[in-house]
Amino acid sequence: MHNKQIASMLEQIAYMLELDERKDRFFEIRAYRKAALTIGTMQEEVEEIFKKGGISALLELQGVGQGIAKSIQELLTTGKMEKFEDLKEKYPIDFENLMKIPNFGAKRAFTLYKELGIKDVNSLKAALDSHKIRELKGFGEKSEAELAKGMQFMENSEKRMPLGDALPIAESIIKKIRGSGLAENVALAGSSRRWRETVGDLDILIVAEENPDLTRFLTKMEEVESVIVSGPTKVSVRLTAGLSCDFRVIKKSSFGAALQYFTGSKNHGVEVRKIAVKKGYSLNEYQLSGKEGKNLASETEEEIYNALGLQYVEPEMREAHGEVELAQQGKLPKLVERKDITADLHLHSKYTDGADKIIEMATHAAKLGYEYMGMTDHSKSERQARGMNDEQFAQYFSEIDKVNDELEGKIKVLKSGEIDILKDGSLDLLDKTMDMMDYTLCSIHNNLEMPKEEMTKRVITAIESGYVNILAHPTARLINEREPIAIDLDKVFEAAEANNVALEINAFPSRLDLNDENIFKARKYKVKFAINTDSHRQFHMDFMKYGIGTARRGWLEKSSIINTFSMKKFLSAIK
DNA sequence: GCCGTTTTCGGCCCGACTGTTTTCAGTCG
Repeated sequence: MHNKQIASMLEQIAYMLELDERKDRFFEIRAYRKAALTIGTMQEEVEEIFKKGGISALLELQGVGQGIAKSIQELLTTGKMEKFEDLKEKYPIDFENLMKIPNFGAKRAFTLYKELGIKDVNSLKAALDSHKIRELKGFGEKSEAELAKGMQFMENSEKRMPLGDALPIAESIIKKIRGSGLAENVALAGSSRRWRETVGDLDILIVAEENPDLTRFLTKMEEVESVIVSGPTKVSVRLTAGLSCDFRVIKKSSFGAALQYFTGSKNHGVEVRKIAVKKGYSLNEYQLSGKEGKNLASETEEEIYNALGLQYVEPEMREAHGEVELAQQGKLPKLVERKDITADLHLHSKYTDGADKIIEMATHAAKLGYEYMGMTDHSKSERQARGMNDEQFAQYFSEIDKVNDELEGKIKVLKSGEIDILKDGSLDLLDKTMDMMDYTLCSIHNNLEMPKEEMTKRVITAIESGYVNILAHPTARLINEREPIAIDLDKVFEAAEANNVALEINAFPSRLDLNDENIFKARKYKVKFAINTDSHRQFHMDFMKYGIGTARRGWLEKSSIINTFSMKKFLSAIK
């Protein structure tokens, strides 16, 4: 069972507990949500952790104590969780899907169930179509329309899975195939190799001799829900996780050609094959063929691109956005890489809504090889995160001083904060507090529904205050959960350039904000970027790779990213 | 239900906004 499924059950328990007659269960509900967040964002499979270390290993997970650990053990050993089943009997409602609708919670769902027998998305749709909902007490025309709009959004975002969910699944499948001894090499292709933010299906290439044992192995993996096609060189399955996966079995001699072909994108492939045709060659998933069908290149992608007179094109750039022409001219940008990153500048600790201490975050960041990092706990407007006031920030900074002493130079922790940009564009802390920071990181968290013009003005007012160094998650979107705010990004980019404000590329997998497209647009301006993880747990810092992938999709080079700078250069660059 | 340099019990999470109301319930961050 995958983490997402376990997390979803815990989340559903939280929703059902909200319906309990007892009103004193806030903290129990919160506990379930906390555990769900830990498990839902972990890359290592909880099932593996349990297999290796039993219940005591489960207890190590943040937010998992005796009760939840026992429930997970029960689930992994028997396939059922009693607490979940009991609640489900009482509330036979498809919370898993219904709760994906924005502004629709457990209580209104339960009312709809009691009054109209609505249990799932389909029955909700029918009730919306017949306008029954507006008749109910507590509902009206507006809430009915809002609900219909929300459902539309949910349906549109349903089809593709966020990369942050799909990639760990792909990686665990690839590991299994490697471990089977049936394959010489296994590689990820498709849009996940291009680091697209959402994934329609997984494409996995397997270098091996055709072998019925391999085909059997692929169709019998526990991740597989059903088999769509199954032959010696192609196996296609539906995964229990809710997406499909295509496997291709290929010869080692065709590895490069197959990887180039199945990585896509479709349009990039079309452009590359056009060049082949112009030269009198042809390119398919087996090889690049010359005039008499002679094999010119096939084993590696580099050989193929080079044989066509092209520079090697990084997978993230293969979107037919002009990269083929640049590759012909030898003018491709040198994209930023993970090893270029010197710091993570958006991190939370226990001081607000993070789970770890500053020293723990710092120790982990040092392990990742960073030279410096910045602690950015929330400002006071973020009540739910226990955001800090000016006085508390002063204390926070003296704690950071202490931590720096303890670290003995292993890594330097910079003082900062994630400061709310309020409704009128003012910032949530006093100037004197922000003056104590090494840099500031500012962002929008509430009043997300403002009209475009007003929102643009709000953000630009903040930018022009002179107190913003990094504008964090500029559009506030959540993949498949929340639309981006209405804002004129061109004007924001312009103001950011004029005021030396860096734009964040938030690497948290559900955010990826700015996204690839907006980064690509922002390149027109002489604006700097910062790739940050927005970590609330030590292990969230490993999400950096998603930010790097997104930045690379926006064609960014090291030179425009401030957290590739040495600390000295960073501090002078933000002045 | 979790957690602990406040350590095995007693804290932990509260204000803004929306739509429906006429004083509040639900949802969100």
